Amino acid sequence: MSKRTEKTIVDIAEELNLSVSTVSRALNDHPNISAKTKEKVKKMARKMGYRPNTMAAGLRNNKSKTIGLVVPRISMFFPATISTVIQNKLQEHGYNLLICQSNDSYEQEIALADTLYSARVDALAVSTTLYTTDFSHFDVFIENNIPLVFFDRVPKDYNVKVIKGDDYLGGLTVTKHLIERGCKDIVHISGPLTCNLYIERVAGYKSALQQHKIPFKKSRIFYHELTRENALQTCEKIFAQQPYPDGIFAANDTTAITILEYCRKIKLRVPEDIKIAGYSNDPRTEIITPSITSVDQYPALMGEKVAAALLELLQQSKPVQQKYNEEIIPIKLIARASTEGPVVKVRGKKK
Amino acid sequence: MSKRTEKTIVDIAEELNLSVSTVSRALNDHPNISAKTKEKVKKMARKMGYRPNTMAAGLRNNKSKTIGLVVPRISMFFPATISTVIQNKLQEHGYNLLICQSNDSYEQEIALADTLYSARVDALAVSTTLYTTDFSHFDVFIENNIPLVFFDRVPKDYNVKVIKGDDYLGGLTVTKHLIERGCKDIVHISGPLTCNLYIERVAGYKSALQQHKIPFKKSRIFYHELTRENALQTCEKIFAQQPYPDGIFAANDTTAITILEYCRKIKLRVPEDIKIAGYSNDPRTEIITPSITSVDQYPALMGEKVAAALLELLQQSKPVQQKYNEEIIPIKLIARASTEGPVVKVRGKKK
DNA sequence: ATTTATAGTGCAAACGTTTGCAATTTTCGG
DNA sequence: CCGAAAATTGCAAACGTTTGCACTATAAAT
Repeated sequence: MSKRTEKTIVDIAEELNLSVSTVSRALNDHPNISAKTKEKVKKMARKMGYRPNTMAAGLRNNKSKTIGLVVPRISMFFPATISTVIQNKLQEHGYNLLICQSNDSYEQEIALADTLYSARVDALAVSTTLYTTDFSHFDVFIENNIPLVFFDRVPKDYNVKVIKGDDYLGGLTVTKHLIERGCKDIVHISGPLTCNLYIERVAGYKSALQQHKIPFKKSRIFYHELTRENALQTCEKIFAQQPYPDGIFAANDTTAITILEYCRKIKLRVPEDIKIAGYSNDPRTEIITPSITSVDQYPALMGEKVAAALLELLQQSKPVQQKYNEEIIPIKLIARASTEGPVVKVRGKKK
Repeated sequence: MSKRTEKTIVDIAEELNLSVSTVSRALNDHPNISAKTKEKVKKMARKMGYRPNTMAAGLRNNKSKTIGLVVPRISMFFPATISTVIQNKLQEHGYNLLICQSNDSYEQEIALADTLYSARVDALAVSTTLYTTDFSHFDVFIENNIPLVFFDRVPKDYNVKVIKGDDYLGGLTVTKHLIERGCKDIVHISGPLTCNLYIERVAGYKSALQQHKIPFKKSRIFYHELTRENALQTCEKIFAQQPYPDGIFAANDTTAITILEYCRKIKLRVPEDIKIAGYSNDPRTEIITPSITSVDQYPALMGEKVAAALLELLQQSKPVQQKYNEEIIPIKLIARASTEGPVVKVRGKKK
């Protein structure tokens, strides 16, 4: 009764008195098929409103023409930009992107790895949650030679392709910048140390202090998820007692912005009384007054590298045993009003 | 040679001396299977590292457990927020999301509709390009009873479910607000009229003028894609000659921000000399100085409605002929510093 | 013990493609 | 016009599931 409207290559074959194999090959531009037949078949396919069934083809070929992407959150500036670029690039090459968000939940990440494997994605790109330190849920991809690329938030000691920013250099550069602009007591607000980003930025921060012979104080560093709420709480702590710090290096921009607003509220002048720097070069940092110094991580470039890495792995005919292989995207300090001030000649190693 | 590591239900069946059908049913918790067998099968599946093949199941069932999403750009604030919500909601219900961006290209949109149909998505949600006025590339979804939902940028006279903001009311409200704050010569910067959003916002703008007996001047309205570059060009035109307008209603926030910066540059004071309002309540509008009046469109709510609509359509067992059916998400004026000023008693219809 | 209902399991076809190989047709040199 | 090579086309199996129907045990009723 219900008229089946879905046309298949079988229908085309019948209509033209050809075999299904010929039709299939004609549609795929197989060299063995004569130009005449190809024309005829394609025309009929168009006429009948034929749409290939990707699932059927995928089942047969064990290829889905689909790539998985797992990020903490697609609406945050940095991953959003990266995802955009990846998606456009892969779309160009005929791949679809299954974009999933872990919401920074380790359990969700595991579940997603599972679903994406079941969907038989041809490759997978991942930026992990803040708390992922065990990566075994991705083992199945490696075992089955499915291209796997990590970016931004990445594993250590896991045999995969990794594309990351230079977070150590970033932390170092920002902190040195603050020191050169006269800061002597710099607070660092970091994310949790389960994530490579923060480990490295903290390391950079410490190195900068050391290079300039500024003692590192444990009480001047805070670790928590970098949300607005947490930032406010930390502000309360920082400004509960004197002396106030004269510089704050926040490991993301939301935090930097929150601090700036807090300082405004308690009548601290930025940058005169206190200097503030963020990380990631979120568009808001440029627009706020005073504009906030931050670090450009070239998200578009990172997205392109990820896409390129995926495509390269995909076209390797022979499955090749992956080794840990990291590619580092440069960073660039974007100095803005929030850290302005006379450049100070600092003690310590010459720049 | 190459050890096949992919386990299938056939392997499980052999291992347990059961038939494939029993294994399949056991894994799917079919009522006819005894608890004992289910336990046994699931345990073995786990042990053997079995992963269901979604494509095979999809082929058999004609269901992919995948939903398509087409938006102009995933990195823009408004669609990004909506996508996030949709993705999370659908993920909860076991659906994957194929997110695609048209980049506001009509051709790309057509191509995407095609691919997503071929991927046999179980449903499709779309926010069209600025230039889509012919929607026939989506016909195939309707013909095959595949749930189809449009949101934000939506068609008219096309028999589908539509979820949209109240753009007429938005345009009206913003313009009235400007008038009440004393503006008498208001420029409107609109997107192209091929898109419902702008048609309606313009209509709202005109209504407000009319209600307050302010003559509408064609020269005070500009139409173009709302990018930063275009906004700058328009600024050049607007401020090329006196008299300057005393109010500007930009149909998006990027434009409003650009104008604000331009005014700053030419030493016009906002809001004293000129008032500015945007649209969409982009996070930047809150942060810039002066903060910019804008319109909250409740993107999270819209995302939820879209997801809910998709899920509802998906669980209708009987394919039901869709009719045009629109759901309107409210808007809310967020008045900020950029339009501050004494509230003026205006002529015309009482508020 | 015999019949009847019930619960559990198995058989085999089907979903729409692709592809190795076999079969057929065409082309063409001699 | 013959035969062989080259160019086309067709056959049938395979990909991994699900499911209608048939079948076999087991339990219950007589």
